[in-house]
This record gives sequence, structure tokens and C-alpha cells, in this order.
Amino acid sequence: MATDRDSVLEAAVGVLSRRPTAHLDEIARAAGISRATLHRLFPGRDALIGEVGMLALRRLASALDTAAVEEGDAHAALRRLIDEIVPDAMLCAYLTGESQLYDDEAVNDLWEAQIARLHALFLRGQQQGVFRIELSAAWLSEAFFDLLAGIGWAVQDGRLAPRDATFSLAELFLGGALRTPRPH
Amino acid sequence: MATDRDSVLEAAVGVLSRRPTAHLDEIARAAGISRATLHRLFPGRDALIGEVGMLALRRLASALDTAAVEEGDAHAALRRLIDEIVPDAMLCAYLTGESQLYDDEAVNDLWEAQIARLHALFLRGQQQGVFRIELSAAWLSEAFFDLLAGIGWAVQDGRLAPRDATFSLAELFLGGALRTPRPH
DNA sequence: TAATTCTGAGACACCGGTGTCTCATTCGAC
DNA sequence: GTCGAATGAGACACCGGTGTCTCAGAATTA
Repeated sequence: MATDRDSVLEAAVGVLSRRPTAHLDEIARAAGISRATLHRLFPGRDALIGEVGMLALRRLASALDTAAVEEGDAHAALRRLIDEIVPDAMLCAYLTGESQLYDDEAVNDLWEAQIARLHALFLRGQQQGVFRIELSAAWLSEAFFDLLAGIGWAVQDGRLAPRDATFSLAELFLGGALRTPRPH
Repeated sequence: MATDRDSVLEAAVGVLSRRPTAHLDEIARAAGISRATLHRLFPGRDALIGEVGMLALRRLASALDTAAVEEGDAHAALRRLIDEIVPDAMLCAYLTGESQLYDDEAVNDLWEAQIARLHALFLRGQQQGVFRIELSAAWLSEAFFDLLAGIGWAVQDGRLAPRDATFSLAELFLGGALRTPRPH
């Protein structure tokens, strides 16, 4: 049973990612609590969805912090980021897929801040000569997130083994992003 | 004003892709018709969404046909496919993103048939030695679609110039998928 | 011009999800 | 063991979207 807020939010993601229009009853059941308690924790559907977005963004920000993406070689930094973020790939997938989150101002601000950090990482990598300059840093950022979301889906749906997730993402993306491919 | 069904469906994608829960009023307005006429063309919301999915799948199947993905060198076939499908990237993005479509049996069957063709293309490419075998054909198929959807979003939101779309998709994906990267 | 068909605007009831409340029960603290 | 807080189950009304219908006006055709 999930009593604390974050546990409920994780359960909510599990349901909402598959069916964004799922009823609150279903979400409450997935979290192992009643609809009344769910409503006590989050006053309304919008609040719940917004909190889910904020949770995902906190995880993303945390991964960016832990990976120290602002420091050192951009290639190594990106590999550190992949290691950190892949476990939360599904959360990021929900983040990109749920367009309703774009209405939430707090979510939007934090989202753009994190995207900016990712964008800066690719820009720095291009200046360092490790990332290709034919592809814009904006597109690299977006593509990275698209593949990260894809990893999340593939793992959740059982199409990809969890232990292959990091490798599959890193190899495919870096192969296309690095200026000198596959210098393992 | 969009009188024929396909025009309405295209307008519907434009709205539904951004807000999957958009009201029928909004969709009708986007198509330039009244809600009454919309309901005459498609009896209900589910029917409309299902038809949108079928339209997207028809386009995808058509692109796979025109590109003749079953014939010749897998690398060249994939490049032909990219050229054909990029204009309908947004349609494919909606196809992958709208989980509600998975409930529609007709959509599901056609979807899996096209995915199978894509999967076979990558498998053939791996056997031909042009695609990497460290990455599963299933993951290559999924990743290709993820990036295709990303292209659709980036172009629609103005983050990527339409004329860069094909290049950006091909270069990034092929860089990661090809066994010998960038033999232009 | 006249007739037919199609469309748009509006009104209306139905329905399902949500928000809110109550109350019995259970869990935890002291 | 007792008290207080929290939870679950249920009931209820509200609300918005949808499905349906009607009718007037416009477009097309004869």
C-alpha cells in the first residue's frame, strides 16, 4: 500500500502512461488506496497530474545533477547521464507524452530549465568537437529524449530487456550523435 | 472548408495530437465544419479517432509500398522509406502516442502488419551486414518510429526546419544503426 | 425559377466522472 | 486499554461532453 505521496505518484504514472484518461478510481486502486484518500493527497485530477509531472522533473533534475552534465568531457557526461536517467525512462516518457502538462506553469518552467541544461550539454559537446555539428543541438536534445522515452516504453511493455536498456540507448544515440562514431 | 472525410481527419490530427482530449466542437471548428456535420461523417468520438488511426496507417503502408522496403539493399530501402514517410511524420507521431488506438482491433491488426514489415527490413539489413547486430531489430524498429515521431513534433512546433527533417532523421538514426557509419 | 439535398446553429436530455460529504472502522500513539 | 487521527466505503449532487433532434438557410441540380 502506498501511503506517501511519491509512491502514489509512481503508481499513477503506471496507469496514466498507458491510459491518460484513466479514472481516478483506477489510479486509486493501482496505488492501493481509496479514492477518498487519493483526493485528500491531491485535490483534484489536475493537481495529481501536475504533481506527477513535477516528480518526473525532480528525477530528471536529480539525474542531471548526479551526472554532473555541466562538467568535463561532453561524451563522458552524456554517458553518465544515460546511466542515471534510464531507470526513470518511463517517467520521462510520460513527461514528453502528456501534453496536458504543458498547461501547468510550474511544470513548464522546470521543464524548460532542464531542457536548457541538456541543450547546453550538446552545444558544449559540439564546441569540444565530440558531437556532430551537422545536427543542431536542439534536435540532438529532442532526439535524445525521444529515444529515452522509447526505451521506457520498450522496457515497460517487455519488448526490451531492462539490462539492455542503457546499452541500446547509448549505442544507438551516440552512434548518430558522435562525430567519431563508436570510439568505445 | 473540408468536406471530404480525409480532410476532416487531417484537421482532427492537428488538434488531437496537441490535445487528445479536445472537444468535438474544437475539432469541428478546426475542420471548418459544424459539429452536426462532423457527427454525420463520423458517428461518435471513438469512430473519429479510429478513422484517424486508419488514415495514418494507410499513409504508412503506402510509404512502405512506394519505398519498396522489401527489395534491394536494406540501407537504400530505409533511405527511400525516410523520404516517403517524413511528410507524414506527424500522423505517425499521433499513431504511436495515442494509446487509445490500441483498443481498436482493426487499427491494431494493420499496425502490427506494418511494424512487421519494418522489423523485417531491419532483420534483412542485419543479415546483409549493413545494420548493427548488437542492437535488436525490434529496438531498431521502435527507435526509428520514436525518432520519426520526434521529427514530426519538432517540425510542427517550429523547432526544426521542414527542409532539415529528412536529413536530421536519416543522419542521426543511420549513424547509430549502420554497421559502418556514414558511408555516404 | 423550383425542388432537392446538404449544412449550420441551437436546444435538449442523457451519461459518466468528479468533487464533496458522512460515518463506521482501523491503525497508531500514549 | 483508551483516545485521536486517518482511512475506506458509500452516497449524492454537480458539471461538462456527447448524442440526438429540429428547423432555417444555403448550395446544387433540374
